[in-house]
Amino acid sequence: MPPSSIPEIVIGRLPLYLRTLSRMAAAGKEYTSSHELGQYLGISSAQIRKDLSHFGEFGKQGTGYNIAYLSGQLKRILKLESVWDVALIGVGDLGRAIAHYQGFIDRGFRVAAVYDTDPDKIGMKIGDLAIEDFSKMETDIQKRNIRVAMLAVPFSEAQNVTDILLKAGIKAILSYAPISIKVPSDVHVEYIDPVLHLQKMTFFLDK
Amino acid sequence: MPPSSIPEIVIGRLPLYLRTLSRMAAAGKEYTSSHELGQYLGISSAQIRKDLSHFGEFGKQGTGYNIAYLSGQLKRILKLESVWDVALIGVGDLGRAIAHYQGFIDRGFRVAAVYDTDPDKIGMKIGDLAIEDFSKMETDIQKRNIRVAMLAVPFSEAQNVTDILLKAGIKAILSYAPISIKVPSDVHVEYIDPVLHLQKMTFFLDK
DNA sequence: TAGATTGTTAATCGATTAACAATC
DNA sequence: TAGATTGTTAATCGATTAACAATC
Repeated sequence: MPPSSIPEIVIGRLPLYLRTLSRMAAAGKEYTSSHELGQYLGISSAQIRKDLSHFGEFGKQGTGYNIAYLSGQLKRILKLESVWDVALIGVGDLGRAIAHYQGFIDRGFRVAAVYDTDPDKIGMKIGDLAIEDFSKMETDIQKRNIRVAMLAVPFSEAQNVTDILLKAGIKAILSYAPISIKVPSDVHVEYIDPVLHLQKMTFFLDK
Repeated sequence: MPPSSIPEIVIGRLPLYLRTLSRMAAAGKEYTSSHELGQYLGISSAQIRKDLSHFGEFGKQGTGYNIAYLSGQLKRILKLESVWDVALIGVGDLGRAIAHYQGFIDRGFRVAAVYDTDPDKIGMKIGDLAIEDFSKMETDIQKRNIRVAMLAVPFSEAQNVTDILLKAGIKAILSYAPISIKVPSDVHVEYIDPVLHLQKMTFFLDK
């Protein structure tokens, strides 16, 4: 079954299931059901069962899902069994926060290289990584075979930096720049723009 | 036409249209079309016209949309004609980055108050705001009639803090904590969890 | 005028849900 | 066994798209 036959919206929910299962495991639970998971996430139990059914049969009638087992299967499906090296570009306030964030490693990612153009920043330490010269990024990423990048540069630089990331062989970009970037169809892009979320909510508020 | 009759997925795209129109205006463009907007965003022109048609008629046959006019209308629809005060809770690395972010004000938001529980941080300045004592948050938010909050606390605190925000009258929460929070149905919540985006993309990558 | 583009309708497409036999 | 819950089918629901008359 080729990945492309599975709706992208389903793929998007798997990490949410995994996150919830991890919380349950941390709370000492051993089993859960599609109903309980759905309650927790505000999703129907039928949807959860249907989503999972794209990948196999992971539960047991009567008892539901073994949390450890289902977590393991989701990690396998999402290719999270080993840790992905991620390149971070841009060390402003946001880049610094991302570099310091402790929540990546347990969930399959590691900031493995940090780049900036500012000569004052190059060489500075951030955690135990040295900030590296942006001009070395392309060859460096290529050499280290890094495939995932996070973009925390000003929006005016986003497309330029992206073009270099593409030449370096990056195949997945999480961009914090509030602009659409152009990439070939085999490269995946996700966006984070907090203002879009805020503006969506104000629609529903009384002025 | 009550807001509730408009699909939420449509509301979610309006801020994206607005952002794109702002970029076009900044580039000196005066008119655009549903086709051009769609090209830029990777959305069909029909979808854009349909989305807008929920709210009125903003274009002209033959010439398309006046960018300034449509931007103004979208701002009105999204209630962005004046600036919303936002409370920020949690001044770790992420909270600090959010407090320093310069991209809010032009798009309708202003970090108006910052709270933390750490006695060492209370009183410290962050930009031109003093970090305030979390214990004063509830009455303070109530008094100032703040309705929007951003949550940048550890996930273990997220629900506790949320419960206090609800008592203070907060109606919209943008949470950076990687956990589902429980709120009454008249309160809106949006989430930002970068790891969910990364995990979605690795599904499509070769290991 | 001729060309371009809107707003809207109807058709299509895809996602969600309800229901239930199977079975732990 | 009786109760619970799965995986799956078919029905429903909702969103997207194609097409086009209207008109700038």
